[in-house]
Amino acid sequence: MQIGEAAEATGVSAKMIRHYEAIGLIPAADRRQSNYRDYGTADLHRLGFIRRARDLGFSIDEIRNLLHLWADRDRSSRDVKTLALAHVAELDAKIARLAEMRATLAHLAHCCDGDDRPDCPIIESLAGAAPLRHAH
Amino acid sequence: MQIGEAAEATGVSAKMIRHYEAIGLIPAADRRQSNYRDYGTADLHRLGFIRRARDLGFSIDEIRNLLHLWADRDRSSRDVKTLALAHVAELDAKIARLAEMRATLAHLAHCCDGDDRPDCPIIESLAGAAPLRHAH
DNA sequence: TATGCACCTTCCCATCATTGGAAGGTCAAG
DNA sequence: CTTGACCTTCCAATGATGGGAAGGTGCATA
Repeated sequence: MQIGEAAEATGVSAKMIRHYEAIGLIPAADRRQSNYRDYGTADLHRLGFIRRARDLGFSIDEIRNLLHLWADRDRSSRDVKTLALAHVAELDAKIARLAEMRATLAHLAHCCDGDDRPDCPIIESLAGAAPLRHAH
Repeated sequence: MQIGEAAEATGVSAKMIRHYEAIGLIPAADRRQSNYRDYGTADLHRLGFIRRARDLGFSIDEIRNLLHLWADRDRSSRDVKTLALAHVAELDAKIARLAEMRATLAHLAHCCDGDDRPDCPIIESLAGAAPLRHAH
């Protein structure tokens, strides 16, 4: 199976497959005589694993760890859970930051008439006329 | 006021102030004889505006628009509100994506015993044994 | 067989906002 | 006059991905 088919099958673009190989996330693919990369079912499995991990927002380094844990039949589920919960915490932190921005901005927008007149609490707040505040 | 003091006063790093100048977000600063950049209160104001906008997650291009709107005394508050609400929508989209990742992963972690045994639904899910699913 | 087309290869560059660092100039205090 | 803190410009890296150029490969069809 050449790289385009592998990309199609796994949802990882050919570009990214080559990239993952370049950074050592996946082993160098076998090559045909033509120098084309050649993928087997084990490779597809690994790429699918990576795609699903990326869909969950894991970074490349976290995925590297997950791949090691996957390959290690003797790992404890505790190790995996620890990694997963750490990532949940990262996600929570990101969500909290975005939610705070969202709340502040929505509050400002709510206070803005949004009509033809120039007076606008959003701009005023950005201009520093008053501290950024939002309802808690 | 030289760049370090301006950075200190506005919470925008000296690196970023130079960068904002390079990309035309702010006008080129005045120079002293020493070729050091020299900032006045209007500049500090603008940098503070930019920092607050960035704290709300606005992109550089959005900030460029906001600066124009700020400078335009005849703008309608509608224009500002439109921009702000568009950004609220972007934030909501990001939050929704992260929240879905979070829910899926938290569900998997919840189903994982996290003990010494190797059996782990998190890894199994990533490995594609079962479709990623989470409680709605 | 030749030609065309779809695919592959490597390599370089761009994104976005930010940081780091090197090499060198300026300024004030000791 | 030296030291150290500041400034200058320029180049490079981050993380994950995409775009594209220049050239090789494989297969079907005129």
